Amino acid sequence: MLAQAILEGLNPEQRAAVETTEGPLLVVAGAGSGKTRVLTHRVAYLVGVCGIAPENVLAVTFTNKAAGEMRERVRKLLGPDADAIWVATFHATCVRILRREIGHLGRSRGFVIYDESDALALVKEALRRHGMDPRADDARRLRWRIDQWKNAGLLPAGAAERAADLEAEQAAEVYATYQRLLAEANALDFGDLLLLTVELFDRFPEVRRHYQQRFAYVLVDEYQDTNRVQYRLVDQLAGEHRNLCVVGDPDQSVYGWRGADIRNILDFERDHPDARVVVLERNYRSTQHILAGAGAVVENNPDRPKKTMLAQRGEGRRIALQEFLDERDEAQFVVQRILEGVRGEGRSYGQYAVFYRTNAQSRPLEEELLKYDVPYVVVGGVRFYDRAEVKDALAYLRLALNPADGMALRRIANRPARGLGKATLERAEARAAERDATLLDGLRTVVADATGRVRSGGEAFLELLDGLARDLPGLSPAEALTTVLERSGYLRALEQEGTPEAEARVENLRELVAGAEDFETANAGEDRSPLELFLDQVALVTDLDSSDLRDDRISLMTAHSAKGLEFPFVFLVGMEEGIFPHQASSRDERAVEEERRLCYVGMTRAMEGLTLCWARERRRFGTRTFGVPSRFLGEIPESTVEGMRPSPGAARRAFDAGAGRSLDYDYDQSAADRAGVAAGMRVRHPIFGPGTILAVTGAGAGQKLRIRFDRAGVKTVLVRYANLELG
DNA sequence: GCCTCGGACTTTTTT
DNA sequence: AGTCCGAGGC
Repeated sequence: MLAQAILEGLNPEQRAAVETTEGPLLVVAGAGSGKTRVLTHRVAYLVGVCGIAPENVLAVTFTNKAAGEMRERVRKLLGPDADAIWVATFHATCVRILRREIGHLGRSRGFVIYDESDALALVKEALRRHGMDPRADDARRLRWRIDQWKNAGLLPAGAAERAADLEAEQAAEVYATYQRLLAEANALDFGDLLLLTVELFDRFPEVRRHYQQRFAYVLVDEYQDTNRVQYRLVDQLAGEHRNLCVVGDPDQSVYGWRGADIRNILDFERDHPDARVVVLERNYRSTQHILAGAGAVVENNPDRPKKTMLAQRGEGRRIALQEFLDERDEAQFVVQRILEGVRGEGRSYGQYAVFYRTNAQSRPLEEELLKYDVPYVVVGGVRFYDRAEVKDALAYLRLALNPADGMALRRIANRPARGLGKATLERAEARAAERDATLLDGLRTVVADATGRVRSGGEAFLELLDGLARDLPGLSPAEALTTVLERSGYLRALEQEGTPEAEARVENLRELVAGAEDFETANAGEDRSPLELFLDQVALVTDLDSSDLRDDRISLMTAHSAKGLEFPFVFLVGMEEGIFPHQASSRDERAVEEERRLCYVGMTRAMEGLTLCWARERRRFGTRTFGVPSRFLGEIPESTVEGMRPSPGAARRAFDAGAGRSLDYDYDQSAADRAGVAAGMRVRHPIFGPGTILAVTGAGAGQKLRIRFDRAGVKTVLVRYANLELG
């Protein structure tokens, strides 16, 4: 009965993927092939038909949204039984394990999770401790490097071991300091959540065995996006029962920059010689032209395991390619088209989505949408929880639960202003360092020794903190927030400001409290308090997860954010060399391949209508730059495209012949066109040698190029004098 | 300690 | 064109 309900409506391959419960299984699930369906039905089948206890099943996803959706759908199939199944992101899974087990590693269970800005600030601090200049630029680069190390599974010792030169050795030393500072603050960054869990399982086999036995069935979604640490974690968790089902699509691997290793999925059969493989090639989402066009693009990647998606829907309309003068022109067209569809064809706004390569590209679209009063939502971008006032409020909560959290203390010591400025904090810092104590303890001694404003303001502040530490732990998240905002005088200070900005902040804080009220506290079997759970969730959640893609709004998002979603009508804007593929990727062939997969991901989100747009001119960094059509446009077969299209290899020929000519456009040639240069192109300078054009600015005699030279770094040169050779 | 100004830098993509 | 950060003045 239940078995029938669960297997009904699955095609033979999907059914095989659901019914093959024992042993390692790789499900190669092409775009739109019903991957989520397979995952949810498989979980339901395990519990509802095979009789596996819900707590013995672990399903790991990448986004909270995917986890939430999966839980929801499993619940529909299974009912309340579903609640005992662990369905969570990698990070949430690790937090849950670490909150229980981190004591084995000599760390406290009350750790906080540092976000990116906390982590960056801590890297700066680490640089300072090494007597190095904590320039924002260097700090960011090092932060990135540390993250890569963590993704690769390397602790400081491992990083030092592999250091090839003095510079890398130094970096590894700062990494070690960074880790020490994190430990002192009783904090973990994102990478630590995974890395420390793997370390825990490595060093404590009995702990590992406990979880291995518990999770008799492990499922992993988006396996093509796993990095080294995640690979090891999965390996550890599924190590005993080996009932491991991974689902993914090599063609949709788009997180290599974040340490994801596409080989994890490509080598699955090698790693598990007894693995069964199921390939889902039937696409239920897109019409034929769209699918064929997208497929042709991704086929340009070499070494790609052959996979051909079969459209199950009709031919549909062709892919539209559109050229524009600039980004405003482009935005106008997109909005007009959507308005026509809504007013003329009776469609809803929610049927439309616009994708772009970088978040900054949402701007002109938003302006145009606002002009016509069209409802829209920007997915991703600035997170709600990243707003200053929200972070301040949360910092109070964090500090109340974890007095060692130096970053939280630094954040709120003087917010609202109470006379505890930079100098006082520096003194506190010094005291803390010399007595090996927390920043808060350092501050206590400074305040005790002080007179005047620091003394009075400091004492009031310390009393406030002690009171919060005493009273908050028992409260609900919403009560705790309200208490903080009142007792600290934070809300009062904002209200007294009376500016529109301050009002907006007050509004955001209200929203935060309202969100906390809605926070689900159904946490049976959890050993975290509701407040702790709330803070964990806030640290791990993204806007992408909470944004409701409602039917009455257009969705704007990056191509990355679009992964896993589908829309009847999709616009991909900014299809220009240097933007998509992004200039940072255009030098490295592997990176271009990833961009190509990203393009494939974007295109395959479309069900019925797909329009790709490029603009000849675009404002970037506040100046106008000129562009040529993306190479990906030239890779879409003629037969799947309607109307105007740039000829294949337009970028190349524009380069050779002077841009514009070969494209046969009636367009007033700009200086950049005459020079035949555009962002993304390769040039040779008589002195600096070969390089890549980053941007073209200005016009006429004053026209300049910003070029990243392979050997000489980034320089700005005047076209008139530079004597550049192309190629 | 606080504020204002100027300059550098930004835009990859995110759990 | 914005934003962020540091220096310098009050």
